[in-house]
Amino acid sequence: MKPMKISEAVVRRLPVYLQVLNDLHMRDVQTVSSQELGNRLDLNPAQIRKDLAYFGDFGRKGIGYDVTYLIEKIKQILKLDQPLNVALVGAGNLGRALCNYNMYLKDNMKITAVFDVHPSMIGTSINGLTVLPMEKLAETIRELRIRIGIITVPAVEAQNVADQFVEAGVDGILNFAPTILRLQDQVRIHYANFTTELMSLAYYLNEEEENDDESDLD
Amino acid sequence: MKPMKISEAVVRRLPVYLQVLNDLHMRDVQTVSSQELGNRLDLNPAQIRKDLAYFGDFGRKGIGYDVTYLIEKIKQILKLDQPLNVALVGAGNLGRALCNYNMYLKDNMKITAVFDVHPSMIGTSINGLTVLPMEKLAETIRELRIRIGIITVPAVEAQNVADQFVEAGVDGILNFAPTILRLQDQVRIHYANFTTELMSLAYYLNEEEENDDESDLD
DNA sequence: TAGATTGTTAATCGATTAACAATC
DNA sequence: TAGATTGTTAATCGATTAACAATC
Repeated sequence: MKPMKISEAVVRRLPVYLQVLNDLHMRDVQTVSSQELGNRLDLNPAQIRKDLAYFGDFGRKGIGYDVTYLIEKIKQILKLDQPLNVALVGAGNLGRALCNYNMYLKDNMKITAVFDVHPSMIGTSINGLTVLPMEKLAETIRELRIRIGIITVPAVEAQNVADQFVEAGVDGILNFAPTILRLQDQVRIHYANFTTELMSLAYYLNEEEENDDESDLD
Repeated sequence: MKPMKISEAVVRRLPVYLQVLNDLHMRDVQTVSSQELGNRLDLNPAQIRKDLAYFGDFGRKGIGYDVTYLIEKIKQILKLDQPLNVALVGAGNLGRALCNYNMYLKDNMKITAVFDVHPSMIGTSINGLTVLPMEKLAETIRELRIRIGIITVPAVEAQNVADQFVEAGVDGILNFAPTILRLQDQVRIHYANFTTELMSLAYYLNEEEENDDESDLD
């Protein structure tokens, strides 16, 4: 393995490639070219070839990429060929939705523990998992070798939960709360914020509206 | 207004700035420097100044940025100073979670209509909204001047829902389903995919694991 | 004033795209 | 073979960062 530093942009595209490849696989497509992948994803074929070439020679000149093989390879790169246990704190609406999403996570990723602070929540069952009290967090994370923590609590509690996750030895956090977390650098944080996403989408819409403004008909 | 093209990276950072600024505002902080914002967000201060300067001279030399004023300005840029109506299709777990999230959306963005295909869902109430049948989609979107559609249906139905949204005149889509949509270019699509996010996070975790393996230096 | 900090230009860095030899 | 398509190098494009005059 070359010790090359892969840019974040490349890493973020890999799961998207996987998504399309899984779709092609379902349709019994055997082989796909970078051209075809580029069409589907609105990406430059050269970029796709380059992204993949960082990790190995997965294609065949004159032929393209074998769909099944490439799926396997990308899964290896993302280490989805081994189980990845995930914990979630915050069994509210969003938390429960993500737990039930588990079906999609056939890729060895699995939410294996759910926690909440509210006594009324504790002991209830979500998609086969029993909601545990926060006191059990550290212990459970160690026992189940959980490596990623998902935060679906209100903004004010997010930092506190993140600290507890780090303390318990998690090394990645996916934060759905609208808060910027302050943590040691060695813990990787990804943000998944609905509001942020909508806001940037709104920016583009409203550019269009400026065109409409003049023709005020009623 | 200069007709300058703003890069997507810049636009995506604006809501994040807003998030920090709102937090500072809550804490009664009057003024903030690009330095301070950079600290909080792990961004280069020059980048923040440059981002903001695309849209106007919001700061004061020697002083910094007035928090309240900058919040107002960024909201204007994102056009959050006017109401933005949003529709959601798919009143499952995730859809309901997002509807209830509405509290966070004090920024003039609001889910104002919810739809579902399942007869058992139709007529039920979510956060004050009555779930409507798909037949009502086009009509409702026009009447309420809805500009953004959120998709929270299973993967296989996503393309169909997207087509209906576009047909009804929506000009932006936020897709939570794990599917790449094919639409006309004039409609802007953002993806918010839980699984994709987890996968890219997983990539980085596992790099760390490889580092732990070898404790030898030369 | 003196120190701080912006807005902006110039320098650097990195990512995307084009082009093409290798080869299936 | 002839056409197709990769992997990769070189060219281009764009984004980030450094530096500093302007000025509060």
